[in-house]
Amino acid sequence: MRNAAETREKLLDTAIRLIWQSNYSSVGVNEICKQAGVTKGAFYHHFETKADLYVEASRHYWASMKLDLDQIYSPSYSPLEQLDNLISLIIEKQHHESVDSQIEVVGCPFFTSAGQAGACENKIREAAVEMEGHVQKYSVALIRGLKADGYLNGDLDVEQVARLLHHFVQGLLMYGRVMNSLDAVRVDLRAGIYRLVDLKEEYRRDNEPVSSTTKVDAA
Amino acid sequence: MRNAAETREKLLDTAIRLIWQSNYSSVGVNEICKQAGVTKGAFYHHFETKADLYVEASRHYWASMKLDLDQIYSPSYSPLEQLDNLISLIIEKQHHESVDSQIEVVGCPFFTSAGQAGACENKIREAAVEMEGHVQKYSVALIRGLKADGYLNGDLDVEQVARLLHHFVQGLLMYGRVMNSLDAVRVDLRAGIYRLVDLKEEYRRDNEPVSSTTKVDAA
DNA sequence: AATTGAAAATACCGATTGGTATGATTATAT
DNA sequence: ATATAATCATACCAATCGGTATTTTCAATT
Repeated sequence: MRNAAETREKLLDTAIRLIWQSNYSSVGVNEICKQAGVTKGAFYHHFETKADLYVEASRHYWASMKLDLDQIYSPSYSPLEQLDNLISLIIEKQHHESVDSQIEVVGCPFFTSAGQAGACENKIREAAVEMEGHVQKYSVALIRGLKADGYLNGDLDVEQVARLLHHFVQGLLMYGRVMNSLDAVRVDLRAGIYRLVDLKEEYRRDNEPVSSTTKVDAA
Repeated sequence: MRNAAETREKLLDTAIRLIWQSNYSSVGVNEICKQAGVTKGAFYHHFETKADLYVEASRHYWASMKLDLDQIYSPSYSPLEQLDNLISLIIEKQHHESVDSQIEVVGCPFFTSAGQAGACENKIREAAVEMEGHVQKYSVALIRGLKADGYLNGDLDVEQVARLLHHFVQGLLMYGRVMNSLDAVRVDLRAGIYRLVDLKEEYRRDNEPVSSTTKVDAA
């Protein structure tokens, strides 16, 4: 093919996919190359080390996630709609990323990998810090909007609540992955967010009914 | 030494320590043996596979954690004191487990490892599910107590809030590890828990002042 | 004191790890 | 068309991976 950009992107995409499925340390360079249909020579032409690939992959992933976030946080939505959009996106993303796998929930591998990085693997940690910085901005804007439009009880430290949301979602997704149940995520996601931001009661919605694997028709 | 029980425990302890420092997939049997001062023959005499060691190590760790939890949840404490004890324990555990390492926060490796387990490593996932079941009981009891004694606003699904707490704490610890900052955990831990359980305002406490690494004396 | 089985040590296995060195191939600029 | 540099392929490296087979050592039972 001899298309450098294409080869590079194929490596990034494949790496992301494989790391989603397991984790940074257990997916090898050899397998990434094999699955990407690329030889090791090409790999080490584009990336100095495996860790460098990981860092670039995290940025590559963020770039695509940014598109989604800019959509759901569009000013054409009210803050409340934005919140709903966020909840939908989280669920939908998990559903989408887990295709062709027996894993229902994948979580965010860039945080979980960083959360297990040894002391020496600083590049992996820093990649997560970088992404966290991006995400935080979006969350702050959302909560600021909710607050300004009077959707929230009490007063709050906007930056802090944004962090709390992030912690909760990360933990929930990890739980969902451990339980291998997207429904487990659905059941707790909305409730947790509502309590953390302290959304006024009248604006709270129930969950969409969970999708039992075998659809039970109303008799 | 020729003391089977001692050898076994040394392997378990060492495995836990090493897995705390990095993660399941990147710590090898060889290194566990070396650090434990035991040969591979001994290892595979006591454990069939590396995964089996992991499962037993998680139970071993839970046994010690159960002692702590039974302490802090002693009926001699009011539910509010129990909550404070829990917060202290979480911080203190992180501080304790991270000695002699440049890692300030270690999180709970049994959840984070399970949160990255590939589809085939079911034993690792199930170990986390098992531990989660234990923890959940304690959290439910705590929240039930808080509710019964009128510390909480509104009504709530006790089991659900217990889960929400767990998600939040796991996510927060992961965040703390990524940021390599125990203070980051301190700052958000109490606030998040308060919001999730919706503790009445009059019972809320501020954080203890964060310990800046270089103590700044008041001029 | 002899026997026996558990505990542990040693050496080894094929497979895989991240990474490198060197050649071949190809696109592009001149 | 030819030079040149980017792109990729092949073969290889020492080290480590999880695991096994075999032998040695020790402690308890008889």
